[in-house]
Amino acid sequence: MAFGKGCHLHLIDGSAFIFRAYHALPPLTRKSDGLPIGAVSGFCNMLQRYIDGNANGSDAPTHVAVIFDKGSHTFRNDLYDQYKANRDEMPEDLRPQIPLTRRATEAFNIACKEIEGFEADDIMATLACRARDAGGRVTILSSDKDLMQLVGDGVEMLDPMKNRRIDREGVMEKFGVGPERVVDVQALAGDSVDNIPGAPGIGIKTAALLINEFGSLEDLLERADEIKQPKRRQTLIENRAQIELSKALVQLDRDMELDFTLDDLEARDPEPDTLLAFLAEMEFRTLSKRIADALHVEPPVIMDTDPGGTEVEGPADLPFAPETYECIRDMGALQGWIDRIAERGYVAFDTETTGLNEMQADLVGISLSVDPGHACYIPLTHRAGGADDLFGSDELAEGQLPLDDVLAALKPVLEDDSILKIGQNMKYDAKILARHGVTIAPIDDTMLMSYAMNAGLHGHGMDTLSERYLGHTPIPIKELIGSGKSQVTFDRVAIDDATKYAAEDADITLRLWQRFRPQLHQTQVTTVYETLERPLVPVLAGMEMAGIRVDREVLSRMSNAFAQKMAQLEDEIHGLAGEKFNVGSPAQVGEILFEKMGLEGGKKGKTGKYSTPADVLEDLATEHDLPARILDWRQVSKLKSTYTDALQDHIDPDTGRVHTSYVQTGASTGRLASTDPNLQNIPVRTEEGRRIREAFVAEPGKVLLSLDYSQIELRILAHVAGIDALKAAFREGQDIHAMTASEMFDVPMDEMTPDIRRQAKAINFGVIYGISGFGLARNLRIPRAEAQGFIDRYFERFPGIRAYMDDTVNFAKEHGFVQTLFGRKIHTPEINAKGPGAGFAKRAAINAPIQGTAADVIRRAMVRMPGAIAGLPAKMLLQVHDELLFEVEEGAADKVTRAAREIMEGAAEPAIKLDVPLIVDAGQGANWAEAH
DNA sequence: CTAATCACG
DNA sequence: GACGTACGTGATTAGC
Repeated sequence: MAFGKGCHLHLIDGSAFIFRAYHALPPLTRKSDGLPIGAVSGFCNMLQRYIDGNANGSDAPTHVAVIFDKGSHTFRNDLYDQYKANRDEMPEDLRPQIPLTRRATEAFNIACKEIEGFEADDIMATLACRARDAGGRVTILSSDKDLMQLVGDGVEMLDPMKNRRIDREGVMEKFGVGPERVVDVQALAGDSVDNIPGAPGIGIKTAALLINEFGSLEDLLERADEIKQPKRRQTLIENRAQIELSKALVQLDRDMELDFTLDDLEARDPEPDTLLAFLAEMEFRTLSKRIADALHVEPPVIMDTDPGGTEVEGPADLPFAPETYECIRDMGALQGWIDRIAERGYVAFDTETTGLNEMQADLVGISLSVDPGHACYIPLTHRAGGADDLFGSDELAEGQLPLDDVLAALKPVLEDDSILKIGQNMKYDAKILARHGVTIAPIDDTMLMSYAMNAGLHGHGMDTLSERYLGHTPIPIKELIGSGKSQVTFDRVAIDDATKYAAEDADITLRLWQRFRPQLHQTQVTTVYETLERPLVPVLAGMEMAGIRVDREVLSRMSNAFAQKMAQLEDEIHGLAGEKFNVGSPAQVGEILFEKMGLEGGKKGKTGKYSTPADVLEDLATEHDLPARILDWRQVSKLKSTYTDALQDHIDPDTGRVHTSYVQTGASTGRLASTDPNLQNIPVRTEEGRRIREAFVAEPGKVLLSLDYSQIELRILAHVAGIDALKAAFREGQDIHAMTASEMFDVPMDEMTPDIRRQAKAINFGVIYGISGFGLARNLRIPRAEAQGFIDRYFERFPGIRAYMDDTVNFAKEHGFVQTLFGRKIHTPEINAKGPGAGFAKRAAINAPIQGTAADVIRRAMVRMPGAIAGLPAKMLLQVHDELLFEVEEGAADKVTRAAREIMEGAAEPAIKLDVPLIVDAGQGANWAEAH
């Protein structure tokens, strides 16, 4: 039937349906594989309800279409780059459901239309106008006010949720003008949701008033000088361009070119087979049954499969059979694997190398797996002569494919956007491959999946995961390369043995991935994994490969000076003690101090030895010289051995720089850990120690740039605990410790003394750590009762803090974990234990959301940073929990500071809008001491 | 291999 | 009422 008089077109706003469905339902997943499916389920239910309610009624439509947005960039973005710029990113678990909603629409046999680069609103506008011109009626199923400009002359809107019709009167009620003037009002009022600027200070009410007075926006702008109110007049004159731009943005395109006609949208009944097959595929049991009943057919049988579970027989329970792993020795076999990988779209991948230092280690072989129990190893640079061969040989072993040929063949796979590369600790493999010119992407990482789901419960190394989740102990690497002095590198391992070991790793990784993938959704950490873990891998790899330049001469000079000073102190100490002993032995120091000299305060540890930590020695140092000298010696010794000596050994001979490794899964709270060397604990608190930072230098012509969050944890505490006084202080840029002191001790701000402030500062930090009277007393060296008094007063003054602590501990007791603002879970398995462990767990539970949220914030900044500084001559080098260090060409330092600061200060958004500002302090200089 | 100590946030 | 406590890390050394 050709569309014309008497016809009735229904236009369904598909995107609105999807978002309603998504937000209305809990995050359901498909049971068989964990695919997120909640929005699709809700969408189908809404379509079904629509059909039940409308399609067969007395006012049934003759034509129906569901219209979707397509592409994120439309002509409106060309007009205005900030259009919809403040929209949250699409939730990660919604993204894969979008194509499924198209398929759902088609399964219901309803026309499904979208046009690249256009919003659904424009398509609906064009269709509505054409239908009206053809003499038909139109109902738009949406509550979007942007569509209200289309109402009138046979076009109505219907809010499908409230089942409320919106006609001319409805539009008048909402906008104060008729549909034909809606865009004029919108242009003036603007729209924060779509980021339409409009005229500042003018809302819908005022806009309608003005339009009604002047007749149209054009007349209003033309005769703006006639507006009586001076402020309003000025606003309209000054913002004319912006208002005109706004109108262009809200005006829907009613005359789009379409590749279909109204006639193509004729209403059709669903094909039962097609529809039920789709519903069965989605595993919608209830909906399948309801629709099957309505269509008077048998509901489909939906298998109750659960391959991720342990009870069900499935791939995960296949035995491991190392002898069946394939060793790839010719290009034909390799091509067979590549074909299978391309067909599947994913592959578990692992590299074997000659060492743990990715900057130095050489690639020895590669293993792959696409099916559980089935894996291969591609030996590349194994040496002739086995591990037992004392002489070894630098000759390559026979029967290996040339490294370059294999990499050339695998490079397209490893860089293919549509092939997922799955690894365990992929940062390592990514760095090895980067040295061969391969940028591996996209990736999944079983180590990070485990971390996102189970931080705080157990480690995330392959051996732990395999034993825990696959019930299988992998072949220990020691069986191949030995340990200690007789350890050899992997290229000395016989290829047959290497195949069993290496291919097993790929097999295990694939099995872990198959198990973890659905669990990620089930445990609701998909967003954490997708936004805070996975995208950080290439960022950290880049920082580690960049390294930081360290001046060996500076360190060497300091080492010599320290050695002299240590010898001098040692003489003094031995003289004071009256005998020679090892100053570096706490046990011997304890003997001398507490037995020979008979000093008070000697406490023995669980090994029966005296303990001589710095705070005990500090107390003794007020009375005696010996403990004071021992403290001096310890400080110098620490600086020398850990820093000026050890750091020199970490300077890479090829780059002249120090390349740390970040452990992404090291800290349960979400913080990073830095190893080999640890560059997150370079001294700064003492003048002497801080000089070590002078050895961390920029290349000639460049500067080091340090940006650090100011008081980020206290700010987060103020936000999560909802402490208005703290929030206000941060908003006003006050000295937070002084403010706390003023509140607690009733001291006016202008009479604040450094000592009172110091005590308040200790309390503020104590709060973050899960304060106790004992701990505060020890820290401030005051009687315990007095410390407890401080804490009582603090809680009295800020009752929200105690409530936060109680709530957090109760949450942990109930759920076994706590969460950061961004959804990271930190498990607290000891929280319900009794005994001293409970106290630890309790304080850890209080601290974890605060420390963890701060960690999430800087992670978000780091993930966005490469994009923000792209094109600038700058590199991000280091992260020290609340600080990022960059190396920048001198002339660009200020520009990079601005760009990086903007990213860091806005890092919580759009996911979280904090009630307090995040403030970033910046510094620059030729070395780290100057920059910090 | 573990405990003690101390560097950082 | 007593107990034992600040939160999160990594590197080095001594001493078994």
